[in-house]
Amino acid sequence: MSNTTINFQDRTIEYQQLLEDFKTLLKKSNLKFTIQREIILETLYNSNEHLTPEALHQLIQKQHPNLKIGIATVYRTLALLEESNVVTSLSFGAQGKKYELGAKEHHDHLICLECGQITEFVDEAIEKRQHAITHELGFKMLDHSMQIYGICKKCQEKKLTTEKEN
Amino acid sequence: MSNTTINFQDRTIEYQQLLEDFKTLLKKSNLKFTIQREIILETLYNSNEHLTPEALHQLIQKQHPNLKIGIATVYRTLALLEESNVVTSLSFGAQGKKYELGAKEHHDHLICLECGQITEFVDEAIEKRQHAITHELGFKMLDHSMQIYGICKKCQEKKLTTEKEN
DNA sequence: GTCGCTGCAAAGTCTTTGCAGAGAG
DNA sequence: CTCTCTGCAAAGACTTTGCAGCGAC
Repeated sequence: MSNTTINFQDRTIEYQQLLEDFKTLLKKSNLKFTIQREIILETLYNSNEHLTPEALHQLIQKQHPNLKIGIATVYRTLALLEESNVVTSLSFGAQGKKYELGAKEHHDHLICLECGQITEFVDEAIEKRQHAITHELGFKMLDHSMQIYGICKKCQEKKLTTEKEN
Repeated sequence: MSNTTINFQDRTIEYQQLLEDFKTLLKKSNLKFTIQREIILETLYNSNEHLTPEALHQLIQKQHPNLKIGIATVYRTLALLEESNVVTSLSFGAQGKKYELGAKEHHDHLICLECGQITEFVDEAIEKRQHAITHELGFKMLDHSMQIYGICKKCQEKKLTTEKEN
């Protein structure tokens, strides 16, 4: 089995394209393109992270101190973006949802329980098996999500160092 | 690729065993074995479903109308059981967590977005790929979860019928 | 101008916590 | 007996909603 089927961190679309698509989408539903919606999308795009609504709101406040964007607007916009499949939400063990742009190539998540870092990957063999399984059951697959939880390399090394110190 | 590697609904342990393990676990941490904890575990075992704390609480009230078990106790016990890896929680798109006994063989989930039904499955090929991926990154896998969302066979058929009627 | 959008604050959910009495060991 | 658990109600966290004024088109 070759490793070439695994791709990490594959970003495939450009912001301008995303923005245009978003505008088209809004127009189609008779919705308005507001500065708040633009900033939320842009911030989500620039932050290559998985953000909670709260974190996204704080980030926006930091980057645009003169603008006042309410947390309610963040929630409303994220709901809109999720409905439109522009972003995807990821639910975690503890509490809260995290959002990420969903327009990139579909991918799964490796989550470090120590430092919270999330690594994305795509694996063809897994995707194929998913299709095989759903096909066998006559199940129509619309989406899927996979998370692997554990300890990343860095944190393992950090632990070793700490143990030696003691 | 053979289909024999897929196993659906594999239940592997008995309640008596589970109960003994739970008692041992409690003793080890100087915790007490109470009727509430027993009923919560038992109800979770007998219900072969994925339950929210709320649903579990209601089910207990229905099955044991003379007992008064507070919702707070359900939350506290589920947290305890999750910490001890007796149950696993599953987070959903919308809101809330669902719990299931985690002592069965590890499995993934097929979730119907139409009727909410959850089917469990295990696929060796996917498990192998997961190991391969984490190994390549030096990531220590502790757990993983996979959900496939879509429309189950029954609901697809139901939809077709409804469309014909109109 | 119209009608959707926003910020604010208030209202909902869902979950956790403090406390005094009950009960397991 | 001791010390943890429990139920209750109150507090908290997170999210949604109502509303009046604002702003995109």
